[in-house]
Amino acid sequence: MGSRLEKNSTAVRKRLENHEFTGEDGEEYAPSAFGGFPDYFRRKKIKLQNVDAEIRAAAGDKPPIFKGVVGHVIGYTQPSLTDIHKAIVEHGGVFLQYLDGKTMATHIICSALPPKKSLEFSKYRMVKPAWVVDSIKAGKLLPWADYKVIDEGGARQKTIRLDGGKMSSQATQQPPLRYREQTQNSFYTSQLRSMGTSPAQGSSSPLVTPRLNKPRLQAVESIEDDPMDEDIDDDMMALVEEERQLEPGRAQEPARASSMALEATEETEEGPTPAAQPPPPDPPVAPKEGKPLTSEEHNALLLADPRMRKSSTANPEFLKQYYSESRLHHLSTWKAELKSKMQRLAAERGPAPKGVKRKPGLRRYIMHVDFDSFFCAVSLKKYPEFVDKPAVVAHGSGSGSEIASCNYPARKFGVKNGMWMKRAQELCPDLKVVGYDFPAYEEASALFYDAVLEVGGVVQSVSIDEALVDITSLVLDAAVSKGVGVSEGSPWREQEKADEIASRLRERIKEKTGCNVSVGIGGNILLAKVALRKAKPAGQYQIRPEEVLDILGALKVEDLPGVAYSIGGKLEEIGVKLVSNIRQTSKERLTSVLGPKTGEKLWEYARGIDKTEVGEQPVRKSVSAEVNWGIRFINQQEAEEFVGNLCKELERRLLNEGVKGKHLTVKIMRRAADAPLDPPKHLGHGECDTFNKSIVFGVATNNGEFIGKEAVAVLRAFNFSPGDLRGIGVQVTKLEPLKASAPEGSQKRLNFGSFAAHTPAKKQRTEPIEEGTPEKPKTASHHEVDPIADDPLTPRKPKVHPALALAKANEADASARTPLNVTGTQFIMPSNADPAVIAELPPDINRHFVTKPPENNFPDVKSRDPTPAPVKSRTQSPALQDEIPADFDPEVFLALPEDIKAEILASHGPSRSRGQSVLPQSPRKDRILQPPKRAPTPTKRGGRGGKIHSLFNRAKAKQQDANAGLHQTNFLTRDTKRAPVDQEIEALEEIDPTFLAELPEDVRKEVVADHRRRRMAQRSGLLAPVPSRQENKRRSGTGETKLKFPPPPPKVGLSGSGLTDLTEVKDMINAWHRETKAEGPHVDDVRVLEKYLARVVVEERDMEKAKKVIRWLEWVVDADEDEDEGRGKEAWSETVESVKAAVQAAMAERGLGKMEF
DNA sequence: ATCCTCCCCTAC
DNA sequence: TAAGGTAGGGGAGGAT
Ligand SMILES: Nc1ccn([C@H]2C[C@H](O)[C@@H](COP(=O)(O)OP(=O)(O)OP(=O)(O)O)O2)c(=O)n1
Ligand SMILES: [Mg+2]
Repeated sequence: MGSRLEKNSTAVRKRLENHEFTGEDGEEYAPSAFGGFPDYFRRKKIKLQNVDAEIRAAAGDKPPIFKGVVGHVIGYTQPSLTDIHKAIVEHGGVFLQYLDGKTMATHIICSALPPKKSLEFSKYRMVKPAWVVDSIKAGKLLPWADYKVIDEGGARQKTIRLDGGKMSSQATQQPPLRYREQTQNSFYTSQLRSMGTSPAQGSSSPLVTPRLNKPRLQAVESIEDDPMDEDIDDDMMALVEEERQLEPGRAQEPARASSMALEATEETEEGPTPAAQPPPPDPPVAPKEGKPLTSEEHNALLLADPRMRKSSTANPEFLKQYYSESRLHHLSTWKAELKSKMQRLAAERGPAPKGVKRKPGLRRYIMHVDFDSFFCAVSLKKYPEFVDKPAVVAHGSGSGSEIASCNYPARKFGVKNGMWMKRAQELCPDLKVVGYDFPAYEEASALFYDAVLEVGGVVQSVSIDEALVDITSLVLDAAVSKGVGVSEGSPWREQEKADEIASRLRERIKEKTGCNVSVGIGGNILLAKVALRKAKPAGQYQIRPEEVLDILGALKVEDLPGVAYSIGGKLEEIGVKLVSNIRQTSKERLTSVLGPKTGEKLWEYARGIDKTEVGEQPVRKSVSAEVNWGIRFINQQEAEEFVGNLCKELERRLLNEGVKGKHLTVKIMRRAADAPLDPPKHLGHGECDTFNKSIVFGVATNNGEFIGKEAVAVLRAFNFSPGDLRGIGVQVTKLEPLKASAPEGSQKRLNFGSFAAHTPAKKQRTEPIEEGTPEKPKTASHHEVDPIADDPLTPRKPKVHPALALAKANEADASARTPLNVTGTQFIMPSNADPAVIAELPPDINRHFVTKPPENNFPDVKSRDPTPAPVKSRTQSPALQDEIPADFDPEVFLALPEDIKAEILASHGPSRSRGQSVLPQSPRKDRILQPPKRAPTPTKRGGRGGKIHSLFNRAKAKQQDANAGLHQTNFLTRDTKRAPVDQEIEALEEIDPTFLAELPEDVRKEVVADHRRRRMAQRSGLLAPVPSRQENKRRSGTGETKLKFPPPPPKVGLSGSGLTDLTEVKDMINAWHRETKAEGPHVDDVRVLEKYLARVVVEERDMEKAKKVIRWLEWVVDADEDEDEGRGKEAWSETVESVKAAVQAAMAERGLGKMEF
């Protein structure tokens, strides 16, 4: 395994080397690039050493002033971290980029500190940057005390380590108390107080949570657990060893206790109180030496800087502020709004005509319209002087600032959207940076859509700056009006018309907005998009049928929509880099590597096929809110409070969408074990492990408070150190329309507003049954007044309590949310009567109810392990069942609140945390297989790096693929390759009645019978293990059947299908002809061949192949001169003509000219 | 087989 | 300094 792993790693590495990252600094998201932990650690170490060695070497003979000093910088400093680093190393010191728990720093350099009592940083040598500067200036090491950042208590600690020793002494559950005390007086706490937020009154709780004690070690530990030791190199082992030494005992006891205490508190309060008591941060037990700097302490230090505080979760206005500045948030919300708007417009317009109208199933004309460098173009309107210079839109010019949009001059340097400033500036030092102007983007977009809608086609919004327009009917109408029948097809005229429409639209938008848009035109969405690429910037391009294959073939696979890093990697592994390579790959291979859907989609894309219709927009299935930036907590309370706020936001969104849901998923990003406390990106999440956990409510809800409590419980169950949290998200699924617009018995209530879109008012009361919302009546009615009220995204609007939200009303006419309701088909009538009743209960009670376990209602408790495996969790009762501690009465146990259950479970039995179980499925991710050693969970995914696994087993997996293939019956059967016969079958299903009617009676019967028979065979074939056999079997079928034409198992396996395919078809023809040359071919067989060739032309788009087959057929027939058998020969000749005609028809269907034979 | 859950992946 | 959100498609694998 080792060698294979190595091999793969190498391959991945290689790929990465060539891969052009679009952004970041390569440190972060790049980890996926590493070939595994061993490699990862090795690289990290080497890298640091190299850097310092270089600095030292370049330093010349500077005095070793800092000899013996091990420095570390926290927060924003002047001079910068980089400069200080350099300065220290140059002068004989050692610099730590980050504290990783095993290294000690002698001095911590920072500009500011939190108020005295908050944390005992005084124990460290906290010095100002000036100490470094001045020491160098002085040519000697100045007393650090003169630069002490805080002047409180003496500094006795000589070293600082993260975690470490403290844990071992943790056994005593004393620390908690102390911790609490500190927390209470912390700067943050006082801040909260001053803001009126009730802080830690729970501090009285004697039980303190050690929740934050065992952070990073866990991850390390899990690594250690991995049975991959053999592959671990020495560095790795050494590291693990080291960590192990530090490994403290698990502090489960305290954890559980605290949790219970918290729970109790929670129940008593029930008020709008933010969250339960904050388990005070745990102060290090302060082992004599080497007091660890916990991540909470680190955060506190970091937040000492007021500016930091302002932009992180320490700011109570954080959510509102963050969302107002987040481009991605804006993008997402805009998109959702546009989707609603379009749906509404579509509904208003004509609900029916579409289906009928679009009969000419072939030839479509789709436009993809998109602004050129949207944000940048709009923002630059204020800076005309930069338009011709490389410019980007970003929040700042720091290294971690992300570029939302760059103009074309900047792109010439290789700058791309999404790239981090650091990289961009390396590529283009003269980059101009301009700020965002969200309102202006909205305005431009509004004008854009006005113009797009004016066109009159079917519109589908893709994003704020991008839309699809199906102008088929416009184009066809125009062509027809010019006197040519549609069916006749006058592609040329149509194409001209399409170009004209696009041209006019571009002009119009430019006029209205002053910005350029480009337009791509093609016969389907895929082609329109591909055309758009060629059109940019400020242009338009129409892909004509005859150039489709050439254009597509030359593209890299990543240029296809839906293919990016991961899928691109999988394809590269099978030697596919260009779209043309996909064409040379059998569909089986694609599906076995990528999955049935993805495989088929790409197979089609490669041939320019995309059947997706413009305008099809599915109903919303989830609502969520998450933040993965600026998350820096210094205690559990903050974290819980934040979760609460997030849930309020979620409530707002649910109301706005007019839905409620019964499934909640909490997503947590936690700093990875080996990740630095300060990631490369300012307040970014850095390298993280992510954990999801979901729970099911007994009944759908949209109550933020209720959801908040559940979410907090989940958070607690994870038992993460708050200081290590880097991202939090909450998502609700299993949605139901809020306004249960009369499920079944609606009729009776018609007297009321009747329709869904009526006034909300307190309808709830009236229809208790429908409103199975556990929210409090008061709240509910309130919300009902104007759900649309507050627009979470709109920057300017202060995010207030939902109550005040209504102020906002401007936004949308109630219709805004209508669409969703309307679309939300389902009228859920609680099948289980209870829910309705439950819904009436106050949240708290309801919660209990839900928590209890009528069955599957109780929230799941899965992470009983103090260190849940990252990402991957399983859920539900089953797991729970098995896991109920033996010494607990199941009933009692189940009745407990889920978080407590989690705690209990956590304290029982060997934690089953399997090591890093993140299993990358992507070949581009590290394929470290960290096989969960004893993965307690029998199931799970193989627990290994997906790729390796697949790659390795690929060969033998083939076997299994056979089975897999069978599963995907539907899919496979329609494969052109494997079975033209099947295609035929499929085709028959939609057999044209007219065609049937025209057949002679006997023939018709035969056709129908055969059709039926084949379907049967097809079906039964599914059960057969080996797909390939199906055809044979079928063919040899009953006498009634004529020859089955089982041509081209096209691209079979590895061989470049093409040839194999053709050869087989030829053989088939030979046999067919040989056996029936006397009486002539059976009409059915002829049809089969015709359909097959039609598909070759229309779908596979291999004109050469079609031509060759026909030529071959013709040759075979003509060559048959032996004895003039009249009838047979004549029939065969007719067959040739018939087949040719069929192919020509197919050509025409594609808008191509006649084929020359 | 099919459905369901829990992710991963992609797009803007 | 900086604002790394969010929804849907779909794959893997367990439950039914
Ligand atoms: N990683 C990204 C990608 C896009 N966007 C925003 C800014 C873009 O202006 C807008 C539209 O995205 P496009 O992909 O259409 O990119 P542009 O319009 O900037 O450039 P172009 O369409 O010319 O390629 O979305 C973003 O914030 N972050
Ligand atoms: Mg654009």
